[in-house]
This record gives sequence, C-alpha cells and structure tokens, in this order.
Amino acid sequence: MPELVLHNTLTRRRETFVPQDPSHVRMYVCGPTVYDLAHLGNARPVVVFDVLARLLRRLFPRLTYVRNITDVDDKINARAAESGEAIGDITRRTTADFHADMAAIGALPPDIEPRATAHVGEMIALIERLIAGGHAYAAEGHVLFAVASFAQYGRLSGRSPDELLAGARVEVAPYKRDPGDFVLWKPSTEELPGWDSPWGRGRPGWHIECSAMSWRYLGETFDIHGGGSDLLFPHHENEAAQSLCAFPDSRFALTWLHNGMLLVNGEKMSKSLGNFVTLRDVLAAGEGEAVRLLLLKTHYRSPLDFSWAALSEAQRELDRLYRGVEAAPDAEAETPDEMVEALCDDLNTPRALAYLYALAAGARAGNHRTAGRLRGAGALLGLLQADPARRLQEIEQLNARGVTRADIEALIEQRTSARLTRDFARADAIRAELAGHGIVLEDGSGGTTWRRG
RNA sequence: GGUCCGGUGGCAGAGUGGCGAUGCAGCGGACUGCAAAUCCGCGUAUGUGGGUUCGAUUCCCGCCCGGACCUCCA
Repeated sequence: MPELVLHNTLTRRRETFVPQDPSHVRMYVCGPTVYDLAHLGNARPVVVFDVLARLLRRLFPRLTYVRNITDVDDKINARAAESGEAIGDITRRTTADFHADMAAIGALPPDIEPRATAHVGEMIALIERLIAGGHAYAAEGHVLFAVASFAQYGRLSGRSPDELLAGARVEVAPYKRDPGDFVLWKPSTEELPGWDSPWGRGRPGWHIECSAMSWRYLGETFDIHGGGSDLLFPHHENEAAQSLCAFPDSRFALTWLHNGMLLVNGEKMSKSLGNFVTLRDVLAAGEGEAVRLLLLKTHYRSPLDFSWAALSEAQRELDRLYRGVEAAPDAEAETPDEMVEALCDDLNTPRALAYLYALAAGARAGNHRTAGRLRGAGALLGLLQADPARRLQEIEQLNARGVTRADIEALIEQRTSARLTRDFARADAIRAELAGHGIVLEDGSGGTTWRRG
C-alpha cells in the first residue's frame, strides 16, 4: 500500500498522512450555508474531498466523512427578509438543490451530514466550557471569544495578532475587549431565529457550529479538516481556537487541507462580485461528469480559471475517454496501482488523469484488461462509471431538437441504400441533415452508427 | 500596507538538479466514395536579472506580473 502524502496547511509542507487510529480515519469538511444555489466554486471542495474520501476508503478500513449543512446564518435571515419566504423553506429547498447538484457531478454523500440547527445544544456546551476556561466573556447579550487568551491564535493562518490588528478594516464593536475577538453567541430579536441560552434568547456566531459538529461526530481530535482556502482566515483559525481552548488536551484537526479558488477571468468567483456561474447554469451546458472532469484537471491547491471553452474541452475529453470504456463495457474493473500512487501524491489528479488517458488509448486499441483498468481507475476519480449506452439515452433528449431516434434510423437506412447505388450526393445530403440536428454518423465495418456530435 | 501562493508550448496543465509529462486545438499521413472515429507522425514553452553548481525550469536573492487572505465567501 503506497504512502499517502498530503500538504498540511498547518505546517505548510507535505507530510506522510498517519491517522490517529489506522483502523478508522476521521475527516471533516466545511459544507454549504444554505441560502442560495451552489455555484461552481462551491462545487470544487465537494469534488476534491469526494476524491480524497474515495482514496481514503481504499487505503484504510474505515472512514467517517462529515460535511455539515449550516442552516442558521444571517445571510439566510437576510434572504428571508427580502423574499418573504420562511427560513425553514429556504434552507430545506436549498439543501435539496445542493444535494441534487452534487449528485449530478458524481459526488457521493458524506457519511454524516449534520445540520447546525440540530446542534445548538453542543454549541452552548462549548461556549460554557470556553467561559469557564477564561477564553470567552459575555457582554451586552453577546458572548465573545477572547483571542488574547489563546497564545497560539494565528498559528494556522500564519498571522500574528499584530498583523491582524494592522489589517483590521472592520468597525470594532464597543463591547469587544480586543478588536480580534469574535462572536460565539449573539442576541436575537423576536423575528430572528433564536434559542434559549444562559445568555438569553439568541443564535450562534459563524464559527462555533463547525467546532460543535466535528466534536460531536469525530471527537476532540480528528485527522483531516478540509475547506476552501478562503476559509483559512478567519473561519478555520477561529474554529481551531475555540476547539483547542474548549479541549486543552486535544489537537483538534491534525491535517488541514485547503482547495484553491475557482476564478473567472482571473478573479475569484464569488457572490459578492456577481461573477458566479451556478452549477445549474453549467449543467445546462454540459454533462455533470464533464464538470467534474474540468474540476479535476487542475491540482486542488491551485486556482482554477473557469471558462465555457474549458468546459467544452472537458466535454470532448470525456467523450474520448468513454470511447475506451465502450470498447469493452463488460471488462472487469480493476484499480491500477499507478492511479492510487498518483492520488497518494497529494491528490495529484492531473497526473492521475494523464494515466487515465493512457489507459483509454489502450482500451480503444482493443486491450480488454486495460479497459477494465480504465473503468477501475475512473472509479477512484468518480469518473467513467456511467453505462456507455448512456449516450443513446441522452440523444433521446434531442427529440426536442426536431429528430427522434426513429427518424435518425430511417434516414440512416435511406442513406445506406443511396450509398449502395453510389448516390453519394444523396448520402451526403442526409448526413448534412442529421449534422444539423447534432447527430454525427460513423460508417464502420459493421454498418453505420450514430452519436451525439 | 501586511501575510501567503503562483508565473511552463496556441490553450489547459504535471513532473524534474542533467534527453521538458499529458490533454485539447493545429498541421501531415494511414483508413474512408467523402467524412467521422481510430491509429501513426510533427511543431512551438519553463516571466526577468543575478547567485550556487560540472550542469537549474527545478535551489537561493532581487525585480516585474498575476491571484488569494487580512471583511461575508468553498
């Protein structure tokens, strides 16, 4: 079994991954705040950590993968206030949309998907521990974390408290002892969601939910914590501070993994910049699997610049890979060591894909066993698992574009007759007609076949 | 301004102290009535100036450029 090497943000270097308990790996990944449709940037960590989960399941006997749903947040409240839709309806609908979108790009569900609102009790318990330990204080209905009480504050994100202060451009609330102190609990008005607590009716701050849910499902110390690089500060820094102070003997997450940002024209895709493309938009233009391939073509720590041209390129590449699968659909899947090794190299998906292309070429050339290895290698990446005949099903959808399967087959018959009488003008006319409907004909030794172009 | 990351062929994108992967696109060829698909072949790249070294794209320093974070954000 190859050694898994991962780049740990905490140490900023590549490290051999050694789980606390080799018989049970524990991983936590920050999930979505459910107030709006997921965009392509939101999909990247999901796909990246889905590949990691598949790899970990192969390398270790057991994995518990937790990815939360944050369903209490001021952005959700704001959305409800704007639209008039009930908060519960927004979060339920958005969660369902998220599940559907992630399934469309081949991401398996995590083992546990806890919702923040179901863990307010744990959050309150954590906050009480922090107050008892002198790491938090109540002020004007809020409870704040005292960054000065934690000497290691800033270690994860590589900042000193002074630097943070120097860069602070945010207005400092008067009840904060230190500008860097952050909210653990805040008071809610009647209209806002709230829970009874020792500090009155209120709601949790942004970071505490992850500390609560990782603690509940993975314990005080666990192996891997993942998320987007934009979460490194303040979210992960604060999360770590809370958890380490609440459990002074723990180490919280041993390995921190951060994926790079998705860019559009060289700039980060984000809701606030308005340059985002929802997954729905992307899925209307290409297969979910092509989107997945697109996301895996770049190493997870590098930025990835999205373009529609890049998506269609991924679509072309995927089609070609599937031609390898189609060459021997019944071949027994087998996972090549080379694929595992590529992924063990800090999840080097570009290297893994290069190997996949080589397997596809072998499979197209008629090597049956290679076709099985292609299928098995694809499985580790969450690719190439569809029935090759899926193309025909997709073509059925082209009915709306003016041709049915029966039309296509009838035209092919006419064309075959024309070709037999060497009426090539007629044959070419038929091919051109089908091409107009996005159908490409291929004259092979066994007759004429067709596919989506 | 501070911190961090990165600059590789037309595009995308890896690796590596010593012949610079892979894919897409392009070009040539085989095959085809013509195509498509497939196969074979070809071309062009390591931002810039120094340093270390027998040798640097790879290590070190400066510069230029780009991005992220420092504020809600995957």
